[in-house]
Amino acid sequence: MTHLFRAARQNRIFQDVVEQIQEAIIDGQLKVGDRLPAERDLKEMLQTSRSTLREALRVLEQKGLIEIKLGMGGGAVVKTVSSDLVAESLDLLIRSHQVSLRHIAEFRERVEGDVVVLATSRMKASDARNLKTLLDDARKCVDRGAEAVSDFLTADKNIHLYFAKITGNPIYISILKTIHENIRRYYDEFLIMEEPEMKENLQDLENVVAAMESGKAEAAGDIARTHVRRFNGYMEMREKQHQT
Amino acid sequence: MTHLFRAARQNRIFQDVVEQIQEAIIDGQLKVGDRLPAERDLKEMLQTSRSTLREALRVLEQKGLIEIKLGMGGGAVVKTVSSDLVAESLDLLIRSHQVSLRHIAEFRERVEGDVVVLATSRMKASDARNLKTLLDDARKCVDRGAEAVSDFLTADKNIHLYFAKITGNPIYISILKTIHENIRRYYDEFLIMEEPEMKENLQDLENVVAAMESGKAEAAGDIARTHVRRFNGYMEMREKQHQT
DNA sequence: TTATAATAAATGGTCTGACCATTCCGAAAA
DNA sequence: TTTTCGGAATGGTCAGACCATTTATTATAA
Repeated sequence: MTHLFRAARQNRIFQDVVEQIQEAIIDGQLKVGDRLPAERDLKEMLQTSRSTLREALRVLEQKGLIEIKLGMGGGAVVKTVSSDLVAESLDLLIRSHQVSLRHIAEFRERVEGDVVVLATSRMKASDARNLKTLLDDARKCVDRGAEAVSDFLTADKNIHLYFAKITGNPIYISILKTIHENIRRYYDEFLIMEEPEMKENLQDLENVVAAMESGKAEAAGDIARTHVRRFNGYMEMREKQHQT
Repeated sequence: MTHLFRAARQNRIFQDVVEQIQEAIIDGQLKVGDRLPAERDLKEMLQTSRSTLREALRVLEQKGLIEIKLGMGGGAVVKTVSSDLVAESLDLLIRSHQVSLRHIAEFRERVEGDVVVLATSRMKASDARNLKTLLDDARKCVDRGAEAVSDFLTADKNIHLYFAKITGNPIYISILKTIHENIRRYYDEFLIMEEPEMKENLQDLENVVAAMESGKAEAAGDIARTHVRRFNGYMEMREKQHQT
């Protein structure tokens, strides 16, 4: 640990500290779960002041690279980088009106189609079984009627995320996770969904899985795209009603 | 339930400051270009210390919400929220998840296809003209032969990014930007490209643009996908040669 | 002996006040 | 008029102190 860091330089010292620690994490010199030295020790290694070091730690924390805990035995611990930061920054874009719901919808429609096409060629028997289970969960929600809309949406999300998981491509996994995290909070405001819509959506998902099982990748993708487009339609309808 | 509440860490004052300023920006009370009071004044308003305030400013700066300039007449200025942060966090994800080149390639192939399909339906006459210019740039590189490979790659990238721009969807713009930023660093190591390959790629791009101009969206998308797949092929070939 | 309470120690969070570095602007000098 | 220089505003850094939280240890009581 002693030789991990060199003395800080540059105009903005805290930035240099950020870079050093970030590189150490990305290069694997610091692994997930590793604990950084206490601030009072770290500032000595870096030959800087505690406040400067703390500004650097704030940046690293915001980047999602470390997590800081209080009290004895606490300190900065290297975190697993997750898609949370992507989700948060996307959320910022949305809320500052740089990205509209329509942009997300348009993107999602195509990505979900691509994911399903890819997943079809990589689906294993165990995946088919797991999808059956997830479909059952969704069906139970539909049976419970309109009061279970929220649970149905969660089930729907889980199915979509499972498609991404089947692809085995972490990019698709984190992007789909990000999308679903961000659209979820608009459901209450913009989404109309009663029993007929739930049934319609469930049918879509069953059709997608059926097509995937019989290896019809493009067909499955088309159904998935239609499914998402219909879903987006519910939101847009509500949006228009809102404007009148 | 997960989305209803956030962690209640009231004990961190700087976080409260971050939230206050962030809300002011998102709500429009602080507009782009507005300058925040000097740290020594702001700390009085917020009834906090300068170091705590500065930690909050570091977070806001990292979030891309403000920009801080030095010297007299400097200070924190509210910035336009851009997709840069999404790109940066995606970049972090890619680099720390150790996403393989193949994952990126697979994702890119489909995204570029989607982008071209979308762009076809939204292309204006001015876009067609600009694409011609960009194609000309690429053609000049090809004429200069193998020594201009690096410039050709830049021209190629500019064309792809322009496709994203035509879609008008900031998500596609930032994602494509991120991908191209990230694959560029593999070029030197893995890419084989001589004059024949450059010509082949240029021909691809010309075919894509031609199909776009005649409104054949799906055809254009297919060509784009093939183009990217061929490109990835060059890299994989080299990767295999490396392993032997 | 065991359970509980008090205590100590480690660590992050906050505060104060000082000084340094950069930038801009205006006044003085050429 | 142009150049130079100095002062003022502002962010960047520093040192040292104290507070708050958490954990481990020890003392005390059941």
